[in-house]
Amino acid sequence: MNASETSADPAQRAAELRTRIEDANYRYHVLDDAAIPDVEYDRLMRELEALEASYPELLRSDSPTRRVGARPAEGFAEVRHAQRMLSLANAFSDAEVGDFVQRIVERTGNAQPQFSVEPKFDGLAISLRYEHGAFVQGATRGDGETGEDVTANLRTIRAIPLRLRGADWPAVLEVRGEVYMPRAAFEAYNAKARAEGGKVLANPRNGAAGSLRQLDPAITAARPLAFYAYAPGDVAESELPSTHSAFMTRLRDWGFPVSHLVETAHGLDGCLDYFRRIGAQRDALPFDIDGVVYKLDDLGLQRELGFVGRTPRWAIAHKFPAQEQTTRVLAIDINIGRTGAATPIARLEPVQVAGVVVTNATLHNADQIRRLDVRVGDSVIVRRAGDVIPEVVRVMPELRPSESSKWQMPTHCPICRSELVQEEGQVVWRCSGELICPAQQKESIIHFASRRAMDIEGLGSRLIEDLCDLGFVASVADLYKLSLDDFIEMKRRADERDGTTPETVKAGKVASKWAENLIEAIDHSKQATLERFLFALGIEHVGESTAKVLANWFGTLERIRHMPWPLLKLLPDIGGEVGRSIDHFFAQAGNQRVLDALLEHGVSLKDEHDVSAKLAARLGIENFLVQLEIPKLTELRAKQFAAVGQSPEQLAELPSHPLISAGLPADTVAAWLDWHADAANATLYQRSAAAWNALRELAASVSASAATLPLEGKTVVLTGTLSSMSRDQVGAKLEALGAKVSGSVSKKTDFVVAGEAAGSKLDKAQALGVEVWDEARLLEYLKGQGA
DNA sequence: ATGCCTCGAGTTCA
DNA sequence: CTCGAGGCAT
Repeated sequence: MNASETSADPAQRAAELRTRIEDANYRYHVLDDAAIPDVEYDRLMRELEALEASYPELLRSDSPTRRVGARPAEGFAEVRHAQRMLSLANAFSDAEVGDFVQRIVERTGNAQPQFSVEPKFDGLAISLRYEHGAFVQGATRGDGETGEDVTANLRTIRAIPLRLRGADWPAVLEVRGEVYMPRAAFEAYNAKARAEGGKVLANPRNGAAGSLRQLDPAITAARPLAFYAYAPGDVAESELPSTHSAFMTRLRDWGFPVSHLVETAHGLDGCLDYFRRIGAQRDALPFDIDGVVYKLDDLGLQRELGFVGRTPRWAIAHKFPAQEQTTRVLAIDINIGRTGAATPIARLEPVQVAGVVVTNATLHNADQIRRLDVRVGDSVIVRRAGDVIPEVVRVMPELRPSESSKWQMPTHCPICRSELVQEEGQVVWRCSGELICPAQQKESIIHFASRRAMDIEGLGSRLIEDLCDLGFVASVADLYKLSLDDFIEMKRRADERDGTTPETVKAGKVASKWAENLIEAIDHSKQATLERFLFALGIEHVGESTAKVLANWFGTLERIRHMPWPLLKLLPDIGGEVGRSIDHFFAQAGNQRVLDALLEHGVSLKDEHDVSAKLAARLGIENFLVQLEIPKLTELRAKQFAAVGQSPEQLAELPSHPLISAGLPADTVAAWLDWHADAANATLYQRSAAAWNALRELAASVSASAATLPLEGKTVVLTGTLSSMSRDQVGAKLEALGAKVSGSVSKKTDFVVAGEAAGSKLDKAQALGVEVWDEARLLEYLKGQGA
């Protein structure tokens, strides 16, 4: 230590050191100035620490040495934001930005509105609260209303001032901004972690988010995080200047880092020009961005324009197109799905695309490959569609190796060697092995056990694969035969096969606990709802929605499994194709045996019910099913055939046919009679008798229709993440009120419930002018309905 | 026949 | 999330 620097008074010296350290932070983070060298900075810190250690009375909570504090006892406390944290609407094209600007021009009457424009940082949004110039609390966005208190972690970020500079700040100041990890720091951190065998971070954004959620601030302190401020939070209106850009200047004066890329722009042209300039620099920037943000500069006008749902009308994020990368196709494999669909998959040389390493990309189908002319060995451009699923955009033919040949769909299933066939007029190729193909068996069992079907916890794809490969199960019914010992034996053999250390033998207790849990989960799944069970069966074309239709309209498994397709076809959303597929499934003796076995092993449906009056009306039961018994129908068929010859087409022409006058579509009647004419359907015809009789009996006791529900006839779409309930739970509640919950937005949608991080569906709703409810509105409504 | 609107199925990665 | 295709109104 240099004697000339050493002040005689320790208190004075401590203050001096703090000022120098804070200045160094300010100059480095806010002014982008070459600050003092690291060694010098470290020396100052050590000196201050030593001083504070010898004179504890000098300690202050806002000292730079106190950035790393104690860890919170458990988890993070919740923080209610004094002012809601916004999320922005997204624009992906110039036209969408044009619409946005146009709306503002119309509402404000200003032809060239001024915008404050800035890069959109790819990090984590946070809110910082200062009282009397001191940093008191910081929180994540959370759902916008309530976030997590990460004050201790934020204190460790040197770019965040612990005390404001100057003196003209408001008594209470909340500032919004983005915590991010600079690319260089991210690389350096990972290089070090790799060298030391530590955990590497996936990408700068995950790095920032993960670091802030560390319970131990010491860990956060070791992560190279930075911060940019970009908006006011809870600040008295009287304390704000008249424009956003003026506020940004003030933030910088108070000691907050504000990006130097922030500018003002005029009108649409100014915004788009800024977008292109930033786009051109994007790769050269020291941090990741995913677009730019335009904010109407006049704060008074901002207040006037207000919000639509949870997004402001006065700001929008203009996103860059999904990031693209080039890589090489190592191989094109075929994957066999649950229904036998053969999907080609490109195995790629690992490449970073928009932050994650991509090694596989779907090629969808043979047509797609032909269109793109993808060949093994090709260099291709890969992008993440909607920033999630990787896809091959195009081939770079100039980089194609000299001897390459067009890719051809294999003729046989890679798993069971059965022939691959393409149905007339369809794009997909399918493995013809059906029930004997191990790939299809596995996939259908995986589907059966999956969360949205029978929800057997712990029974995932890995485990099912082993169970199948080692011969413990071949059908879903076998799952219910498995014993504790089976699981342990299976695990032992799997370990043996893989040559892995049989940890489970060492720890026999662990293995048996694991197996017990599985048995328990399988047992638990025996109590299923009819709709989930039907969905779990994996009938082609029968997804969750169609399963629900079947369950609601027919009410019992017994009826459904014996229902002939002309009757299935009468239900909404079930046409010829789907009806035939259901019929085909139940017509196969193997499937009926599996069903019987499942029931025998104790699978039972807890919500079987009698069909509603609606069903009776739909089927016209009173009109004709009651009157027409099966022998009568046969007799009728014979008569009609005799009357009009053998052609069902001609039969369909007859408007006077009793079935037609009973309200059935003519082609249904024709199909029904035609179906009966086929001797191969005789067995099914016999079985269907049970269903007919049940329906007929029911028709006799049809009562008045149920009271109408508040949301009857309304179509609702859910999107984004809701904080208080899962989307499924919300869906169930809305359905209980009579609403139909659909997956896609259209003009017919009555309203969209948008949670946090809502994506394209919200955009579409806004584009179509569909009503949008935020979570608060939804909860209020549900409360009002007593749900 | 045509053009929505939906649903089903397949897929990626941490 | 996206694509293909079934259902249904026009």
